[in-house]
Amino acid sequence: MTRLDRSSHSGGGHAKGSRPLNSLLACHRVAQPPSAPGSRASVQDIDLIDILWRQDIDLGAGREVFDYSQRQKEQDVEKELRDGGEQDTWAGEGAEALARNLLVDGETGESFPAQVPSGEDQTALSLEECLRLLEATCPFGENAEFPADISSITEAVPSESEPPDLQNNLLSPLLTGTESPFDLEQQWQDLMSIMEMQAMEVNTSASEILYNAPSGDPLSTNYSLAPNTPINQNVSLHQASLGGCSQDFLLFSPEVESLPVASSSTLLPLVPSNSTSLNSTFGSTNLTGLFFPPQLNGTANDTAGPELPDPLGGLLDEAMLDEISLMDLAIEEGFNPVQASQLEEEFDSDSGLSLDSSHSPSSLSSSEGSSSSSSSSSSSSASSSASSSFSEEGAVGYSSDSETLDLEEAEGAVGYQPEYSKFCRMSYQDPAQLSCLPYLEHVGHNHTYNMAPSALDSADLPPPSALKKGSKEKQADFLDKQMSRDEHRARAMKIPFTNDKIINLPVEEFNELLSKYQLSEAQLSLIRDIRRRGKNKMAAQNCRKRKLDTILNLERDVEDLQRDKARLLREKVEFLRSLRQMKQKVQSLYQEVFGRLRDENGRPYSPSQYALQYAGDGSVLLIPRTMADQQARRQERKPKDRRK
DNA sequence: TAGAGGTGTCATAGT
DNA sequence: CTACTATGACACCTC
Repeated sequence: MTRLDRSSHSGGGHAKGSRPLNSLLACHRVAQPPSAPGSRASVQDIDLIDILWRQDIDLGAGREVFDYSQRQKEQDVEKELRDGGEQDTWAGEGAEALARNLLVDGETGESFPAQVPSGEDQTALSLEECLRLLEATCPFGENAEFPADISSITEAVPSESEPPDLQNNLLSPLLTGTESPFDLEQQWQDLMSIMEMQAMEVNTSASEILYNAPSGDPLSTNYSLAPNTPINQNVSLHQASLGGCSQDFLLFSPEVESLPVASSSTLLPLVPSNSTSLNSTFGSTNLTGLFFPPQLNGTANDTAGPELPDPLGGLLDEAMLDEISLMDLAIEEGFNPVQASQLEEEFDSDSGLSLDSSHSPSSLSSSEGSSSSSSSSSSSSASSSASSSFSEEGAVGYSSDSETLDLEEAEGAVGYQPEYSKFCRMSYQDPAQLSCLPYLEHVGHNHTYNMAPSALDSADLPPPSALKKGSKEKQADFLDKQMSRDEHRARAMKIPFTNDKIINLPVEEFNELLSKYQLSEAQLSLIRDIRRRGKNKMAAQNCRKRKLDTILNLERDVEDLQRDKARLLREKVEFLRSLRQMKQKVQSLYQEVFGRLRDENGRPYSPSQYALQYAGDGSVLLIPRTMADQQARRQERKPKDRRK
């Protein structure tokens, strides 16, 4: 069935006297062979799904957006982040409880100070006193060259050649071989989640931004995943869903484990890469373990069996944190690594800010899209206000809630802007507006392909007299060519009013207008067809415009969400970084305080026999290691119970 | 010449 | 029920 068939039938079928329009239309429709939508339904459905998939990918939404497990992982990451905060809070509570338990254990009623061998052994110092003591001999501040400095600590670390008993003595009693496997697993899961998030970023735009850098780029060469990760720049649904897996696999590769060490050798001594104790217990209440210097904990591996890299300490190394931040910047802002590194210098001040991304092409088109939608809404509202007499726009029901901008008011009417995005080129083309701007009328397409033969003949073929070509005739020919098919028909049928009126008049005025003229049935039928087609044409234009606006808004939403995600990830990295710095400071403090403590004979306390514990009231207690051991075990059980 | 994009139109469901 | 709108689908045009 061709369009010509429809039109010719439509034209003929309506000449049936004074039947209502709908019956005419019904006749028109029934007479047409069914378009057999069902025959293609199954194939179309499959195609539609496929198309939608591809559209989603094109819009920047990877499959992980729809992948429940992927989303679940993301939620887990966020949840763990929250839990981490709670855990830290709880650690503080636990510290207080620990301090209280020094007096009376809430569970056992045990009085711990009573177990101290002698009153002199239990040395209670206020934290202020400790700090004063330290400052007196070794003042340190925020940036002081404290023994926390890598070199000094390394020198201060008891060497591996020390007697085994001394090494064991230096171990934290709470950590020696008693590290909770649950905590370790939790840390690993947390780390996995972080890496998966990184992988998601890497598998999308970051791979193009970062890894297309020249091979000599320090970023691309230093980034721990770059040399080993099979980055798929050609993102597909399948690959997008597998990104995290590849990262997980790489996590265990020796290259990854060794890379942070190589990339930040200066920080290595502070981060015991072969220790599972320090960082994995930070979130718990094991303050004794926290206070113990890393070099002490490092010896725990003599008895702790297989060594695992410190998850957060090793992989979230300083350099790697920087690179992650840089990658986030690159992802978020579309910067190249050099630009990102420049921004990184100002990172602390604007980490919470997201730069205006309106420079990106997509954002530009997005804003244009919103403005284009607003043009229709504003014009439609204007037309509705004037609809009592004559609606210039007709019943344009579409309105957009986008911000109102007048930018496209004129452009939208023109509709053909070569520099426009592909979405915005297809713009609303209001015949009424075109009629108001006659010089723009030629813009509209003239679909005369299915014009009724009779109408075509009478309208397009000029009478022989017109062949005498004067300028007027040429102009008339030009205007003829610009006329729409229905205008040609109306002209051929000698309809005594304009198509604009036919289409845009309110129904009452329209009927009134029809009653004023003595019109044949064919004329009435054509007029009603013109009105129906004209209204449907505007409806189709609105529909298409609305569809494009929806797509643009979705694109904008995706961009916003990606920005938020990058920002949150960046903040998380910053938090982890500051957390680690705090831990290092605490470790140094512990060392200094413990090293300056003297018993009644003026001899230093043996780290194998005593440990410092931080009480909730700010005091620091020196307790025997056996007791600290019991406390730690007791405290380790509590978080497990709490988790259940 | 094939394909993409734009447009008009029809059919149909919904308001 | 009528008038109108919204939208998928299709055909055709233009580039």
